[in-house]
Amino acid sequence: MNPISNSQQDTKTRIFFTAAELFAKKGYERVSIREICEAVGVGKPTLYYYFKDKETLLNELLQYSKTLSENIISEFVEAHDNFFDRLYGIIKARKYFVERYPQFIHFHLMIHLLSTPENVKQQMISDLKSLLIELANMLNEAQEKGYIKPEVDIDILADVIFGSLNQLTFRKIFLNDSEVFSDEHLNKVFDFWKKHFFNNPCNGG
Amino acid sequence: MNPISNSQQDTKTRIFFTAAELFAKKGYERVSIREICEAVGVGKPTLYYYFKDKETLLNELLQYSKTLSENIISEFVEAHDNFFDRLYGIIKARKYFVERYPQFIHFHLMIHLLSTPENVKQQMISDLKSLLIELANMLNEAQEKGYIKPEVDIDILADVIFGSLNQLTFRKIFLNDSEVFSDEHLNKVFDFWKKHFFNNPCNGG
Amino acid sequence: MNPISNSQQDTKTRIFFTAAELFAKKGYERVSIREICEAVGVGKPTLYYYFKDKETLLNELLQYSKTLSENIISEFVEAHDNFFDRLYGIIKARKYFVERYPQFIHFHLMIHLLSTPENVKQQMISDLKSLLIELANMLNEAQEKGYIKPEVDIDILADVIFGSLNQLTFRKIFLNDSEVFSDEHLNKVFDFWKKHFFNNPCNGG
Amino acid sequence: MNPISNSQQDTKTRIFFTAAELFAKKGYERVSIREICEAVGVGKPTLYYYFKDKETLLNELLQYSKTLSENIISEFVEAHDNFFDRLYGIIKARKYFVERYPQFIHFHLMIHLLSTPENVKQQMISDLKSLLIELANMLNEAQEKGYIKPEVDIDILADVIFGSLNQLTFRKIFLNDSEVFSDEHLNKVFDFWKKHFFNNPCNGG
DNA sequence: CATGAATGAGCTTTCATTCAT
DNA sequence: CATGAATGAAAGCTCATTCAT
Repeated sequence: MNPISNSQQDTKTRIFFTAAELFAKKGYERVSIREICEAVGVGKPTLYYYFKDKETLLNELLQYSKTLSENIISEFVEAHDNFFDRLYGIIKARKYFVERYPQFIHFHLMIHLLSTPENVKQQMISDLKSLLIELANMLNEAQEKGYIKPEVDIDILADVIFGSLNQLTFRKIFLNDSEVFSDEHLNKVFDFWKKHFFNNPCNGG
Repeated sequence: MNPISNSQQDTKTRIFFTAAELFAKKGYERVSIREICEAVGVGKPTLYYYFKDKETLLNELLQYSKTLSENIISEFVEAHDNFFDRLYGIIKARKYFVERYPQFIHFHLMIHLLSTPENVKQQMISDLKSLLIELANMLNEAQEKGYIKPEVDIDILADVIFGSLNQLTFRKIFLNDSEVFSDEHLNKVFDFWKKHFFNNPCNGG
Repeated sequence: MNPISNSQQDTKTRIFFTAAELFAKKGYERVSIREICEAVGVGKPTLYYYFKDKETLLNELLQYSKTLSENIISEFVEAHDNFFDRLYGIIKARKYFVERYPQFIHFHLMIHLLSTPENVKQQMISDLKSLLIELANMLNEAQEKGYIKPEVDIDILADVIFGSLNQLTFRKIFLNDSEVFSDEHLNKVFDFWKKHFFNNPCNGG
Repeated sequence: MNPISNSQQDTKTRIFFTAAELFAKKGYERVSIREICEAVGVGKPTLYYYFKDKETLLNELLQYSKTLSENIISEFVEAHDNFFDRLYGIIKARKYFVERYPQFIHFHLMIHLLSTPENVKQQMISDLKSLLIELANMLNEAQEKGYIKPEVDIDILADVIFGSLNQLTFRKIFLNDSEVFSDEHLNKVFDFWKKHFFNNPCNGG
C-alpha cells in the first residue's frame, strides 16, 4: 500500500502476472523460468526466492484465478435476488472475466490438457462441478417458483445454458470472434434463453 | 494390409499411434522423442526417417484426426435427408468420435493452447468455423421448411446447440461423467432440443 | 561463559558446532550455507557476519580441532614421565578423541581429499609430521633408556605403532567396529606392543 | 582391438580415466560434468550417453578399481605358496597399486568421507572387511604351521600389519614421503615384521 | 530401414555471496 | 547483530536433432 515500501511485494506480484501472461500465451511447458525472469527483470534465484519451483508458481496462479472468478460471481450473481437478474448476472460475470482475465481461461483448460499434478487437476474438476451444481440449484429454485415448466429436465437445461456460455467464450478466446461479448449480442442470447426456456410467473404466464 | 510392405508400414503406423496416445496422455510438450521411440522400440533416427521433426508428427496426427471427423460426419449426418435425422446424426457422430477417439479431442484443444505454428492454428480455426457454418446452413434450411419459427436467430441457436454438445463432450472427457453419452441421456438431450427449439411442420406444427 | 555476552557468543558457537556436525555427516561440499543456516535457525547474512566465507568456517573448524587434539595429547601423554605411561597415554588420548570428537577425524582426512587451499593442506601435513616426529623422539629416548633393543629401526617402529593406532581408528570410524576402542581390546593391543617391541629395563629384561 | 573401429570404446574409456584422474585430484564433488567433458573433448550428452548420471560414473570407477586391486593381489600374493613369499607379496602388491594407481587410493577413502550412496559405502566396507579376514586367515594358517607363536592374538597382529602398510601408503600419498615405497625401505619393513612377529619353523626357531 | 554415437542449446534448480535496511 | 531480497555463476541433466555406417 505504501508506494515506497512495496518494492518487495511488487516483485512477487510482477513475477506472478508476467508468468500468467506468458503461460497463457505460450503454454506452461513452453515458458522457461529464464523467460519469466527476463520479462520481469530479475535473476532466476529471485523467482525461486518467492516460489519453491515452477509448479508452485502454477499452483499459486490457479488459486488466484479461482479467487478471482469467485469474487466476480459473488459480485455479479449473488448480489441479486431476482431470478432473471441472477441469470443475467451470470452472463455479465462471464463477460467481465473473459474481457479482464482472458489468460485465466487458458489456465483452466491447460490444467486438463497438460500433465498437471493429479491433485491440482482433481481440485479443478471439483471446482467446476460445484459451479455446475450451483447453477442447477439456482434453476431448481426457479422451477419451484414457476419460472421453468415442471416437466423440464434441469440438469440438461443447466448444460445447455452453461454450454452456450462456454461456446461464446470459446469463440471469443480461440476463434477471435470479437463481437460475441458485445452487450448487444449478449442481450440477444439472454432473450433467446428467456424465450425458449423460461416463463415469467409474475406475468401469469 | 499388403503382407509384403507390412513391416515398413508397421513401424510408421506404430510410431503414429504410440505418439498419439502419449500426446493425449501427457500433453505434446511433455512427451519426448526418446519416450516415443522407447515405447515403440525403435531408435531415434528411425523416427526421423518417417517424420521430419516432432512438429511434423503432430501435424500429421492432426490431419488424420480431421479426416476422421469428416468421415464420421459424412457417415452420420450427410447420409440422411430428413432434418431431424441429420440433427440426431450430429449427436450420434459426436458420440462415436468421443468414444472412439478421445485422444483427438485433446489435440483439437491443444492446438489452441500450445504454441502451435500459426498456419496450423489458422487451419484449425477455419475448419471449426466452417463446421459452425454448416450447422447454421442446415438450421437455415430447416427454418425455411418450417421446422424453426421465423423469428429465431439462427446463429444463436447454432451456438446453443453446438455449445450444449461441447458441454457434454467436456463433461465426458475432462470431468469423467461417464454416462453423459449414454443413448438414454442423448435422447433426453435431443428431446430437449426438439421441444424447445423446433416444430414439426408435417404435424401442422 | 560471560552471561552477558552470551547471546552473541551463542550464535557463533552454534553455527560453529552445527557446521562441524553437518560437515562430518555429509562432507564439506555437500553441505550448503543455507543448510547450515536453517539448522542453526539464522539467516545467511548472519553467518557471513561471523565467518568471512565457507572456507573460513572450515579453517576455523580445523584450527579448533588441532587445538583440541593438542590439549588432549598434553593431558594424556605429556603429563606422564614414565615411558610406558606415556605410550599408554597415546592410546588413551586417541580413544578419548575418537569417542568424543569423531567428526574431526573426518576433517583431518577431508583436508587431503578435497581441494583445500594449499596452505591449509601444508599446515596439516606439517602438523602430522611433527606428531610422528614427537613419537619418534619419544621412542628414541626410550631406546636410549633400554626399553627398545638398540638394533631396532625407530622410524619403522613409529610407523608400525602409529599405523596400528590408525587402523583401530579407521575400523571404529568407517567400518563401525564398535568394540575396537573398548578398554579390554586396547589393553590387548598395548600388551601386544609391549611383548613384541619393548623390554622393561627395570626388570633387567 | 581393431584400431579402426574402437573409436566408440575409446570415448567411454577416455571419459572413464579422465574422470578418475579429476576425481582423485579434486574430489568427487568438486569435479563438474562439464569439466570432465571439456577435458575429454566431448559434449555433455555424450557422457550421459555412456553413464546414466554422475553417480553411475563413480560406481563404475569403483568397480573398476576393485577389479584392479583383486587382480594385483592374485598376481602378487595368491601366486605363491610359501608364507613369507605371500606376506612379501602383500607388500609388493601394495607398492604396485600405490605407484600405478594412486588415484584409486583416494577413491577408497572418498567413499567413506563424502556422502556416497549408502549401498556403495556398504559394498566398500564389506570388501575391506573381507580383505582383513583374508589376511587373518593367512596368519592363522601360518600360526598352525609354526610361523607364529601360539599365544599371539592373530586379529591384533593383522591390524598391526595392515595398519603399518596403510601408514606407509598414507605417508606416500598424502605426506609425499616419496621414499617409503622404495625397495630398500620396504625390505626394512619386511625384516622388522619377520624379526618381531614371526619365527621360521624350518630353522627350528 | 535402422543403429550407435554425438551435438548445441537449453532446461530447472542451487550455489556462495552481498546489498540495503 | 540480524533480516528479506537479490545476484552471477554454475550445477546436473535432457531436449530435438543429425552424423556416418
